[in-house]
Amino acid sequence: MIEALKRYYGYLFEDELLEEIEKIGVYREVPEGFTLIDIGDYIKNMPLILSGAVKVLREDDKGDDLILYFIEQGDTCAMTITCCMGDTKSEIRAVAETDTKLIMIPVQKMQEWMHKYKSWQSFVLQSYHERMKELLEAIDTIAFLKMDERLLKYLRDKAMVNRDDLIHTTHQEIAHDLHTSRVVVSRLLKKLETDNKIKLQRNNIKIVDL
Amino acid sequence: MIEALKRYYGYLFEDELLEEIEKIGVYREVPEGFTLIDIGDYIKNMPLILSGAVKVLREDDKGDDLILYFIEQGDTCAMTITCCMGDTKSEIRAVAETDTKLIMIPVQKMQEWMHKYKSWQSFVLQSYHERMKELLEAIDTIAFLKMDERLLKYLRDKAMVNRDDLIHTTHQEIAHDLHTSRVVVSRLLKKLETDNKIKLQRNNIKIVDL
DNA sequence: TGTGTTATGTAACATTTGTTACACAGTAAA
DNA sequence: TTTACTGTGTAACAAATGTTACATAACACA
Repeated sequence: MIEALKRYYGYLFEDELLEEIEKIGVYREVPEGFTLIDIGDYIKNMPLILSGAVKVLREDDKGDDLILYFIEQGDTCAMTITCCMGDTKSEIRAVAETDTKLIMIPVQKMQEWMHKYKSWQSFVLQSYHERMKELLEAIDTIAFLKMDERLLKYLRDKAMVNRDDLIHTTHQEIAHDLHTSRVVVSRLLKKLETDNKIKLQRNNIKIVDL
Repeated sequence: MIEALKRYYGYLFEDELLEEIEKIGVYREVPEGFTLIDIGDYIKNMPLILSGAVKVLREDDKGDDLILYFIEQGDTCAMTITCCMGDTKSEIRAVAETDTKLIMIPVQKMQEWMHKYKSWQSFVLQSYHERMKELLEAIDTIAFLKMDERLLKYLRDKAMVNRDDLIHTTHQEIAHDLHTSRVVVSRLLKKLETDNKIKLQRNNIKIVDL
């Protein structure tokens, strides 16, 4: 038994299902920055995250990104469920935020288990629920917050999933994720530093006021 | 058999389920402007829309609204499923856009049918999928479009669900739905009129270029 | 050590959106 | 008709965000 599987999913699934997952699922490790799912991909597998974190992005018609949310261990990507069910293309991009370990479950099994295991059905529905809430939170963030607040929230979320208040990134990277320009990010970061919320160094941002 | 039930859901559900829906569901008519679900409500029923349209709104911390999308006949509100499952409060507000006819299904039945009828399970999952896509489209609109484009899209969507290119509303109403100010709406509407996309009269907006 | 590359800081300006204030038009009811 | 109310138009200004341009700092490595 993969130890992490037991740890993060053991309380959700009965032993029989855990064994099936281990037997049938494909274990995989991907490095930071790896694109797990891209927009337009047909999804044949559903990922269960064992460790690490993944950021989920939406793309505009010019090919520029916007972050929706991060997912972590114990999570799955409800979007993939959606796509598997409907046999449609992915609407989102999923990129490893850190080095990430996961188990891939083939679609057919996913469907089969919906009927076979009540705990799996609950998990899938629960995942939908969680993701729906995440999407609503993303909407709140985009629609109701100003850019400086969005930036701070982004940094805090990033610190959270990385379990490190020293964030390794560039202003350009942040600008991509927030769908704005590098200059705007630099300007607001400077303001946050002046307000003693963060400390800036090249390639690094330290969150002071977490 | 309620005629509309057969018409909009007949191709989805087997006869046995349709009969159960008719026997157990509560038929209801609500007038335009009626709040079907409010934020914080505990949901005990899931609505199936037979005719009319409903607008789904999100609220900011000051109590101001933002429209997410419209739903129509043949649709249900996936948010309610979410809430029923998790026994949590509603995250959204649902207001009748026009006079609306619907059937309310009690939560218990909803759960029961998930196991009993495959077509119901598919419908619920399909609804999740649809709503997820609507939420993503809402995000695209809010994040990627400028206010004038959002306004035009809003007017077109409204004309669509009302099946009428003459929209009966006020600038203030629109401002609420788009989470901006009346002055901004008036300004942009004037611009759209100048560009021959719409015609303005008091309490009415005629869409020219649909 | 010098050189090219990437990252950051910042000014100056443009555009978009939000706010305040007020005039006036259309409607309903006294 | 007068009056009060609601809805619309618009100016003037404020704030937020986006863009262009350029200087300099930090680093990578030949």
